[in-house]
Amino acid sequence: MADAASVIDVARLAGVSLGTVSNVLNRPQRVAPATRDRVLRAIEELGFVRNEAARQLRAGRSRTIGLVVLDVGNPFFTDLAAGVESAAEGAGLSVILCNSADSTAREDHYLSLLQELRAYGILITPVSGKNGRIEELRDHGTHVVFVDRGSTKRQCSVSVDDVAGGELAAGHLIEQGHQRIAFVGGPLSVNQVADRLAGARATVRAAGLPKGALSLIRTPGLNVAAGRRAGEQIADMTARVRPTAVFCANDLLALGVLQEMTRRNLHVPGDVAILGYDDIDFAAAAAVPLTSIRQPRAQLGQAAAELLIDEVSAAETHQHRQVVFEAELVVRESTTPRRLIKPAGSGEPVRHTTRRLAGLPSR
Amino acid sequence: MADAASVIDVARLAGVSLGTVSNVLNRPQRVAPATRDRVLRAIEELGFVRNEAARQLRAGRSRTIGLVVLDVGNPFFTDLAAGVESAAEGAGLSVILCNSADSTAREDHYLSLLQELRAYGILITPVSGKNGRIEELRDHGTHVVFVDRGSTKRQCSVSVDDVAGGELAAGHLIEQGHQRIAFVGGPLSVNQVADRLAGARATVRAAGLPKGALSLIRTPGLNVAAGRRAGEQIADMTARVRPTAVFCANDLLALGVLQEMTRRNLHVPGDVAILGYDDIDFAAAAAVPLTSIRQPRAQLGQAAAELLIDEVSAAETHQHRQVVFEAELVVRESTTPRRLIKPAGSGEPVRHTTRRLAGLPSR
DNA sequence: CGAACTAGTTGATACGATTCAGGCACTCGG
DNA sequence: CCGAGTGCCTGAATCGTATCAACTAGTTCG
Repeated sequence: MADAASVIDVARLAGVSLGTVSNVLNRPQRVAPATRDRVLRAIEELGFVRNEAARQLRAGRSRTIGLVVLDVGNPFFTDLAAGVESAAEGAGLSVILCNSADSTAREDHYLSLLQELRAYGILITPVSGKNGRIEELRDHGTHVVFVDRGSTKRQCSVSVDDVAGGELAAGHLIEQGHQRIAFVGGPLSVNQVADRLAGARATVRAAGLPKGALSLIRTPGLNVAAGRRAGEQIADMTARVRPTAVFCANDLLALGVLQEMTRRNLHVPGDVAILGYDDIDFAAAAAVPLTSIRQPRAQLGQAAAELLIDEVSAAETHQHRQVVFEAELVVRESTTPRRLIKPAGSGEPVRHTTRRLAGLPSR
Repeated sequence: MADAASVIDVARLAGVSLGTVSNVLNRPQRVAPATRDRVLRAIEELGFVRNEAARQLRAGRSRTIGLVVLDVGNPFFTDLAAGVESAAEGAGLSVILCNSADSTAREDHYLSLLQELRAYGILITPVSGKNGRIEELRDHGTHVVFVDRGSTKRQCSVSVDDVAGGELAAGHLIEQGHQRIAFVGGPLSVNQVADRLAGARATVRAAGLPKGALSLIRTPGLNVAAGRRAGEQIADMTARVRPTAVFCANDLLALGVLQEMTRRNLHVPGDVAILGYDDIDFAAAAAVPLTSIRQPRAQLGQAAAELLIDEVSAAETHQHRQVVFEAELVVRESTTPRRLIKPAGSGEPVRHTTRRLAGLPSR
């Protein structure tokens, strides 16, 4: 196959200069219609395709946003990615999705890669609290927005109030009369986990329940397998000790716990109520539909992308913002007595919305 | 922030020519140790980062593989992506994940984008049987490998024998004594769906069952919501007419059907047995663990990436290959009577492996 | 009629890394 | 002492696009 055609080939065929070809591509209104048509025909005939690498080299910056997430296997992040993508598409940008898989090494690897690509900007859910690489990137002029994680005034971030989410969850369980609640999650070095636990603790305390009312079952990760293992621990307890409700740090854990309860013939929510976090689609699809704390996943991604675009394109007027979304309680059967007859097709659950602390950026 | 340093800046600081800097980066053994150290120190001091766009422009081809899938929300594809990535990483390539979301328009959009990027190559699960754009790309010298879809001799492909998978599924259900089986899936324009149905049909016929033994419940898509709707139809039937087993075209559909069965108090597998396809992690994690047809997702991705790399790097000796993997039946409780006591922690199901038709490429 | 404008077009230049023919200094065998 | 060989380094040329000062040919206006 012949090498791809370049603007020069197009210019030659159309009998114009290469500057004119470039104008046809980028400012068509500046070119006389007759010339423009001639150039377009030449492009068609040669099958000319712009070389993005050359554009980027010239522009000094690529038109690709890097999105670095903790776990692509978690639907929460793919939904978030969809939000990022829709905002990016509107601005003519594309998205490259990177999976740090909870590993700082992989995170660093991808950050370097994105830096070499001269990424338009980076959206990242950092693995741990502090990563020097990120500071370094910013010092070198790469724009970084934190996703699903708050930040200081020095940069933009988009997050959900996890402490409030934890309060919402614990509040619901206490309302349902539970006095022995277990929090399942870990590692606690993950901010989201720690915050949700903190919110739950505060609410239990505020409700005047005894100290031991909220126990903690640590997990090594936030996936289904870890949930199953936590479920085994719970099922092994005698009924007198066993928590009557479990609040899981995310839905994957909750699904794991649920599976183990069913396997051991423990009724959900009769013997153990289960409450998850994220409200991924699979939560509603579980055989006992999961009560969960919904995060506005797609909006989170969209808002993050918009902040980044503002930061890059309106560099001078840009003010760093910390957007905080509010979580929402979605009640389903895993925490409420089962209604036996329901109107067919009503997948829609009761929702308890809290006040919103902060909305989307106005535009 | 100052502009990023270039090789020229590094060369100046280290007191060498820019050719030497390039050699340090790409063929370090050709540079005298003392010089090399001096250059490395200069790189360090300036915080020099290679500009990938410039490298690509020079090389005429990028080092990014495009992976275009039908649905990032389906764990089947994220697992497949993980396989692609692991193979790509080994070759120093990165992966950009594109979601065509079953839309030809989006597919075309991403193909154009990847062409502008001068992608190293493209791995794609095509939306429909024929897409002229793909032919066009290949004619323009872009290497394309089909994933999860067979192809003719003219190009490489990696797929799973879906007809055999359908046979495996129907065979298992017939063995369990089922005489009224429903196939849930659609649209039939999707090759995977049509093949699985064809395999099931052939097996039902071969078993000498009456014509109506296999009914067809069409769905508009392959997601959980569509499965729920199919489940409603099934639950609405009288017990005399209702199929005693359902074979779903993928696990998302199966999860939807399962949810609806449970909501309507139909016992799985007592009233209706359910068999899915793909064996995604959520299948094992369902409250009634799903029997499913396992596809070697990660291997599929890995093999596809390896074929692509061979095609590009060994252009002259390369022979197009059509690798076909064999599916595997994974039996769980959704099709078998429940054992009440199981050894704790035994998530491992019984596996019925069929003969392998074809393995991985030898290297 | 000439100055002042406009619309349309030109072509040299820059972006940053890589490559490669060539050059320099030195060693070794004959 | 010469020619060949080797190790190390140089710097001009190149990839394809975008930009912009400069130019041409018309048009308008005083």
